[in-house]
Amino acid sequence: MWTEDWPPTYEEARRLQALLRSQVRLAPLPHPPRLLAGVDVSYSKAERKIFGSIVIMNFPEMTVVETAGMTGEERFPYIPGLLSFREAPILLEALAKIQHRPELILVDGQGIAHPRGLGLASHLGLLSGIPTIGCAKSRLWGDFDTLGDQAGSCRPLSWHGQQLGWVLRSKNNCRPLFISPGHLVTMAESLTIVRLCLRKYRLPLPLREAHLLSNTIRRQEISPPSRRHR
DNA sequence: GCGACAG
DNA sequence: ATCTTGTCGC
Repeated sequence: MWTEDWPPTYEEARRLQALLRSQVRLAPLPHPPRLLAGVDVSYSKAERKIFGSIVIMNFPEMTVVETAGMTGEERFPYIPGLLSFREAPILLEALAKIQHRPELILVDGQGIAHPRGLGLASHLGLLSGIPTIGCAKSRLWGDFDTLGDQAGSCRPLSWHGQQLGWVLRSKNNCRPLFISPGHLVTMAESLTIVRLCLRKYRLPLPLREAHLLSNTIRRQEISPPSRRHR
């Protein structure tokens, strides 16, 4: 994957992020996407294993086209700001199992809304060469004004006057989503695409499906509670 | 030293 | 994120 001298030290990881951020490009999609992917990772605390998942869906119909899961060992701890070194490898392996080539990937984490401008979505975009959007369930970086309680309410997520993304109330009475472009998409497209992927749940469908899949994979592969069948 | 801190 | 069942509220 990322070859021999891996994992890197935390200092090396941060230096790599500072270097890679200059390669991130926020540019318009070449054309409206038809195939979109959602990716997520779950863990088994006891066995130190990680489960990556990817779900390919039609857009904007939002029907499942293909899915894949990948199991691996934990090789990097969770450290705020270094999530991609923990989750990107398993996600690239899951992506390699997919027959379809998604035109855009929705990622459970930040895009450029990151202390060094390189959240999981941006890093995965650079490594895969596929456009990515970060859609996190909580804030890592950036400021924003109080937003309304109604679904659809939205505010810019910024840092020192520079917009990094959006804070969007995707569902009434639910905590907002933190959306930011990852790579090869624009600020405006990031919000538009996520909105078009929303249905009756807090998370956009591709991410919800990927989340459910990674949990299913884990429960099916981990210490199967011995049961005598009859 | 204190608070913040994606998953 | 995980562990873990039911339960309260829109």
